[in-house]
Amino acid sequence: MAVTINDVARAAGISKSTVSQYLNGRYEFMSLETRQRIKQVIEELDYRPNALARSLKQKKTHTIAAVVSSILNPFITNTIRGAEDYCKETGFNLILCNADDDPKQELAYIQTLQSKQIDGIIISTTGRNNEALRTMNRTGTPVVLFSRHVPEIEVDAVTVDNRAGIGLGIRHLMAHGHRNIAFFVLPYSDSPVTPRRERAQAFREYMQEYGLPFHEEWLVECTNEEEVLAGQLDRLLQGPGPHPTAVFGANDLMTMSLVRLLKNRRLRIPQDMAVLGFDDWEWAPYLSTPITVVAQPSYEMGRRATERLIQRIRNQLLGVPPTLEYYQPTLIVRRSCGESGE
Amino acid sequence: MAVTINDVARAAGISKSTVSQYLNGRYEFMSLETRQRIKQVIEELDYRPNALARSLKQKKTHTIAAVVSSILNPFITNTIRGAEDYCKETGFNLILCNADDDPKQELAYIQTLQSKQIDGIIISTTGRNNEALRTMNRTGTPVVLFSRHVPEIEVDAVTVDNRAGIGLGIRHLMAHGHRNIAFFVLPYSDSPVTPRRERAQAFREYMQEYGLPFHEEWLVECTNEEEVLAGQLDRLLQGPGPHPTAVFGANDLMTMSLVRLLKNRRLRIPQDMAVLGFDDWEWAPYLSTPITVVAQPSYEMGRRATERLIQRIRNQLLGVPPTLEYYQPTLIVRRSCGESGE
DNA sequence: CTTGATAGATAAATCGGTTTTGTTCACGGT
DNA sequence: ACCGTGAACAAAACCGATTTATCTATCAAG
Repeated sequence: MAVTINDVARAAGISKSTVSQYLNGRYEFMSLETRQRIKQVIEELDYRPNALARSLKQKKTHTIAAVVSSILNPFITNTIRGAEDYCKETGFNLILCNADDDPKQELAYIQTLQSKQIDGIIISTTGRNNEALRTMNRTGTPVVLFSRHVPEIEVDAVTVDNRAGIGLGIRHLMAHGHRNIAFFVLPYSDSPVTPRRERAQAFREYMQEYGLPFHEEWLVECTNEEEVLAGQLDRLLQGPGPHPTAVFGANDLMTMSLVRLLKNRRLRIPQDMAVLGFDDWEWAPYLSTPITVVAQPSYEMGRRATERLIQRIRNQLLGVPPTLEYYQPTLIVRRSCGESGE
Repeated sequence: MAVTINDVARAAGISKSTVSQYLNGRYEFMSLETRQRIKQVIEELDYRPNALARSLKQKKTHTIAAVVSSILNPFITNTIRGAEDYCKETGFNLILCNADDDPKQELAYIQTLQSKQIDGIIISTTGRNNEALRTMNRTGTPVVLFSRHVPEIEVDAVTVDNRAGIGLGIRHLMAHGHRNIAFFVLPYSDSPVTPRRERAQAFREYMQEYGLPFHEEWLVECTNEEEVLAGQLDRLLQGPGPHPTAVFGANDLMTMSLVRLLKNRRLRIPQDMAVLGFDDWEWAPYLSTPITVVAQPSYEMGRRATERLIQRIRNQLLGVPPTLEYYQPTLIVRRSCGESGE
């Protein structure tokens, strides 16, 4: 059906070896005449080389994949933009796979990608497929983790400095007179992945370091469903003794849910409750009260992860051991923590 | 390096043809004994078939692609979810390509996808690569358009009923006492793609049909940059004569920009200006005034486009001519058009 | 005892390229 | 006249699978 290299060779009255040389730009092996002849025939027949056949022989596909935890997550999509741009510049193809934070889906993708012989992957992993990732990396398909780091896998990783981010956030709240701060984080106790744990731990440490009141019950580990969150909030606000005047969400999803809950409860931000988020997201500025956040340089991180991956693929990092790279978060001051952010 | 079918055959003391039969589940051609032997060897060696080789011979990759105009667009990401789910159910692989509304990028993707021999694509096209899409479809790689339809290409398409959506919106505004309505739409005059044009045209027609005041200057065709939009709004609000009391955004991007602008101008929604949007987006409910919108059934549309594509791939639609399928939009009433939506 | 199925495999061709190795021929030097 | 050399191309092997044709026992039927 489709036109192949043989068709081209036949039409040009030449062997397919020569056509192949032409395709790969090795013009020194042919006369100017044949070169032009081939060019012409290719155009006439609208010939397009079959990448499968080529990759099969060459053992490289010039394609990498980004396996992401969720395409609905603004941090992730920005990260992808960085990856795309870097790929464009280096001539690699990028394919996107959305694992939806489901380890099974993730594993399925890892496997089909491998069988499709992609050259490498960047991944924000669930942390549940470490063995597969480790093997993949060891057997010659480089892996770079981004956003989430898993200590057990010895591969390159690009993350944000979570501790620093928490410190940044707490100092900002302190500067606005807040001392009673509650921290909301999605369940991490059974999660093999670092960010949540690191952020929670950093919160614990910084609160003590800065001499702020820390109660273990104010470090709330729960899902972000409305009812669950509502229950937790009620617990924090009822009874005697001091109540939190600020809530700090450990990631965008959690912060968004907190905002929604406060809105439903008719609690004003920041007068009744200050809100600080980790991760920036597109519409944080458009809410009734624009939300102040600790932001990650997501675009750069995606770019950098891809850069490292492609360096590995090109064997430019042969002696270099796997490295964990930290990016510094920044504070984006809007209005959810008090007035001076006007 | 990697283990191949030959390694398996050798280790099992058997020919590779038989191993291949095993891989394809044609067990009737071998004894139970060899079958178990092969199974064992495959596990021991951790053998994974090379999909490139397989696809090269079989001339199908069991992979389809979704080429999208922007992964930042909530409508699109929802659409992708639908596509993913349908693929999962039917055992197809889905790869995502983000063309970022750039015809060049789009064409680049179309071409590499073709050279990678994917089985088909669904696409929300820029409308600038019709020739490529037409050829692709004609030469055996089915194409299904979604969200945007291009009349010149004779392929299946799944879109929303734009006319109906505009009607829905205008009637809702009328019900809230609005008669002076301005419509904001991104530039479409030189765009080969239908939705913007259809929506603008429908607005024009419905306004007249319902006996509402229609001025061509109130159908604003402009980009959604802050300054541009501000200029247009000023134009509408100054001078004598009636001013619009409601703005209708032709898509999510435009509506979002309108909301931002009104917010910056300290115009209250809906008291000073009612807002109605086309396309729903995740955070429309969380704004200071939750925005009322005409929503498309995005998930279903993505699913349906994929279903049609896979039917074409499987040749189950041989006699059936390319069809344009319309989905009905729905009105999601929130608070931006007046009180009763409480 | 021959013939014909049949089960259980295998060898060889094939997919569409790339790469290695050969071949042919012209030409320059001696 | 002979050799060596390089330019220009071709033949063949190869990549890792699938598929088709072929082979070899074994056993039943005639």
